Order: sequence, then structure tokens, then C-alpha cells
Amino acid sequence: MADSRASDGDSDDMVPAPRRRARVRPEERYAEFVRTAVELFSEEGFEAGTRELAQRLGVTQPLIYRYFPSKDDLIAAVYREIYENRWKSAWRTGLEDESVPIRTRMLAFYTDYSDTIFTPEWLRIYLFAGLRGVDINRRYAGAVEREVLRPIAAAARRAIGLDPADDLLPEEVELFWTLHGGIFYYGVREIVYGFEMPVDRATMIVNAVDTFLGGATAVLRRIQADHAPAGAGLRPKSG
Amino acid sequence: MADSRASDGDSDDMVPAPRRRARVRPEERYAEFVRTAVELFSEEGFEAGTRELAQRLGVTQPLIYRYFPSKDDLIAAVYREIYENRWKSAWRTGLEDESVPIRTRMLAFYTDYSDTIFTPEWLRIYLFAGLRGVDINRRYAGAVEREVLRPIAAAARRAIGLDPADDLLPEEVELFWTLHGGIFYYGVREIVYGFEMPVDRATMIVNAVDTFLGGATAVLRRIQADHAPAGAGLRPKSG
DNA sequence: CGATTTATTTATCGATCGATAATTTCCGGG
DNA sequence: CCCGGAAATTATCGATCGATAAATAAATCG
Repeated sequence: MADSRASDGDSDDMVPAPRRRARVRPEERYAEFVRTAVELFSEEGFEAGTRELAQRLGVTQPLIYRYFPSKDDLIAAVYREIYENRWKSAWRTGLEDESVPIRTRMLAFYTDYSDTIFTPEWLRIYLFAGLRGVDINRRYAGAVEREVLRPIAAAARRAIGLDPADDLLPEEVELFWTLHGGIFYYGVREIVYGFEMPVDRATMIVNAVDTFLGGATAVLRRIQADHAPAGAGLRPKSG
Repeated sequence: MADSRASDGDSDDMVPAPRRRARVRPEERYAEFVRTAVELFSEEGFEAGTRELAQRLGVTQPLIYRYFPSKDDLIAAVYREIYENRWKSAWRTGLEDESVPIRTRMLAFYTDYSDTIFTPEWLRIYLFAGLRGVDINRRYAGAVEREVLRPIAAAARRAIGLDPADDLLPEEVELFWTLHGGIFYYGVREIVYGFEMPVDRATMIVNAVDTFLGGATAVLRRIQADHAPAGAGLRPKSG
């Protein structure tokens, strides 16, 4: 266990030891620091110490401060690594491709999306960040709604014969959030809570999307009708 | 800011001050400590210091250790306070009441359930605990599945004409998890991430449940069919 | 009232944290 | 080969953490 090299300033009575100090190009060091910080913070949260990070890297703790002015800057780099570098613009374009049935589009998206975010690093850091109150989650959820849910909702309108030109109603968007949250929470149970999942991801996604699409038509029509101007021709009264 | 009383052992040059020390019955103190610890930990996580807890209570920090052998024992008391004392056995009995339509039962349950857990204390501590890796979340999710989701799934079977005697298939239970997770995640977005929610809880629940029930019948029948023994006529035999 | 009990405070320890200054070692350019 | 700059280390500071021992003050009981 006590590898002793790159340890803290404890007055160890170890022999001077062959402590070598491999020199690395700055950009490589920086990327290596961020990568290892993602791993460490995803496991232990942002309260994890810079000394443990240094130990995992095989370097001494003050070296971190040559590359990051403060720990908060390191954390900010971790955020960028995960939530900017792993977002795929193809998600939106795929969801907007009207040559493909909406069910196929949704299945393809949620398959790729879950493969991307259902990792300990992504999910745990996302939850840690949310509990810390940083604006990362707000911004990320805004992107999800703008780039994913609203395109899906607009496509669903066309599929069920509603006017796609109308602005999406909050209730409509919210309905797609519940599907999204249901799939997201599958990942939380699997990755964060470590449950044994007796149903594999692909099956879960198919069942969730089919259930949603099977029931969404009627609910979306009801939502639309409830917001339509009263007094018009036939009144699909709400239940 | 520096209220100075109940402060740490810093050599302050303040005057002795009228430091009074109100004496409280032990059980009241204990309950007061747990209550305030729930509040503090839900805001700042379990890394919050015992000194801040003492400050909020208007007592000194070592007094905490007269009532809790260690900080972990205090945390355990916080878990009990939230996840045992706030569970309602009426949830299960209400869900199993077959004199009421399943839709009504589900709406009533999710209305009361969300009122119970959609608080910063409940949700934030739940997420903090999950990230810490304690078994609280495993046990709680097990209770949700046993006391809530499986009763709902069994009721849904009867409602759509499937054999309620058969054991529930994992895929069936998982489907109800997606609905549950979708509603749960609404609370996370509202309470933990602090989003402005343009759709109120009751409307979200009605739409989510109606969408689910509208699409679940076909999917549940498909699940059942896929697990039925091939070649037989109509055999609702359990696998 | 005085004696006893105990809730509460004062004072402090050892460990750990983020961060900085000073020193040493590595490496490329002349 | 040596020299200058930068990478990496050693050493350390001040703050904060959980926890403990000893002193003090409030309630209880005779």
C-alpha cells in the first residue's frame, strides 16, 4: 500500500529512494490532471482532496497548483470535460430527420444518449454538481429541453396531426420530460445506486418509448384542446 | 455576523458576555439536534461541520458528542428521521383497494407521495446518501418496488385482463419504474435544481399517469406474449 | 439551605485541507 | 558542455475538521 513516492510532507524515515520525476509536456499534464480529477471527483465528490488526486497521478500535491490557480478552477475544467465535450450535435439533427418515423428516431436517440451518460463519471458528477448548486445543471437541462425535448415534441405534433406551427405548450414539453426523467432514473439506479438491473437498457428504452407514444397521443390532444380558444366548433371537453 | 456566543475556542478578546446556557430535557435536545441536522445536511451535505450545526442550535460543538457517539451516528439518526418516519403504510393499502379504479388509485398515490418527498430535505438527503454509497437508497428503492410498484403492476394486470396470479415479470416491474422515475425527476428538477416549473404538480401527475396507462396496455400484453411458451395456443402459463 | 447529578462550556489535540514560497531537478539551445 | 528557464519537489502556513478531557453551571433531591 504505502508506495511512499509522491507522498505528503510527512517526515518519513524511508531512504531518499530513487524518487524520479518524469517530466511531461504541459498540455499532456493538464489533460491528465483533468482526466484523473474526473475519475476522483466522480467517486468521492468534490470534497476529495488535492493530495489524493496527486497520489493517483504519481506527482506531488503542489504541482496541481501550477496548472490550476485554485481547486475551483480544476472543478470548472472537470465540468467542461464532461458536459461540453461529450454533447453530440448529431442528437438534434437525428431527432429532426423527418424521413424517419418518430419512434425510430426516439429509440436511436435514447440508445446513444444513454450509452453516453450512463457512466459513473457522467451521472455521479452531474448529481454532485446539482447538489452543490452550481448552474451547470440548469444550463445542461436547458440544452436538453431546447436541443432534444422540444424537437421531439414538435415531431410528435406532426405525427399525430396537430398543427406543428403553434408554439409548444409548457404542458407538452413537460410530458416529454417525464419520459426523459424515467429513462434518466434508470441510469441512476443502475450506475449510482448499483442495482442489479434485470432488464437491459435496450429493452427498457423500447418499452418506455412505446408506452409513451401509445399514450401520448390522447393526452397531447387533450392538452391542445384545453388550451384552444373556447367556443370553437367541437369541444373535446377535458375529463 | 460574529454573534460570538457558542463560538469555537478561539481566544477572543470579547468580554465574558452574558453567556447563558439554557438547560433542556435530553429527549428534546436529541430531537432538536436531529431536526436541525436534517436541515443542515440537506443544504450542505454530510460534509457540513459539527460546528455549524452547533451554531444553528445555539450550543457549543462538543455538546453534540454527548448525544451522538460520533458524526456517523448523527447521520444515521438523520436517515431514520427521513426514510422511516415519513413512510406511510396507507400508500400500499390505498393502491391495493380494488374498489377504486386503478387510475384514481395511482393519481391519489402520486399526489400524496410527491407532497411527502418533494421537499429539499427529503430529496437532497436522498441524493447525498445515494452518492455516498450507503445502503439507504438500496433499501428504500426495494421498499418502493415491493410496497408500491408491484401492487400497482398487479392491479394493472387485472385491469387489462391478464392473469393476476402469475408472477410479475421483471420487464413489467421495470415499466412502472420508468413512470415512477419520471415523476421523481420532476421533483428533482423543481426542488434540487431549482427550476421554474411552468406546469404544476397535479397537472404533471395526471398527464404522466394518463400517458402511461394509455400506452401500457399494449406494451404489457407484448411483454406477456414474449415470455409465454412458444407453440402453445393461448397459455397464460408463467415462465 | 447544601450536596449530588448532569447538562453545558472551555480548552485543546491530532489530522487534514487548500494554498504558497523556496528549492531542486530536468531539458533544450547556445 | 554549460546555462537558463521551466517542471517538479520539499517544506510549511493558517484554517478547519472530528473528537476528547477537564472545568463550570444549572437542575434535582435531601
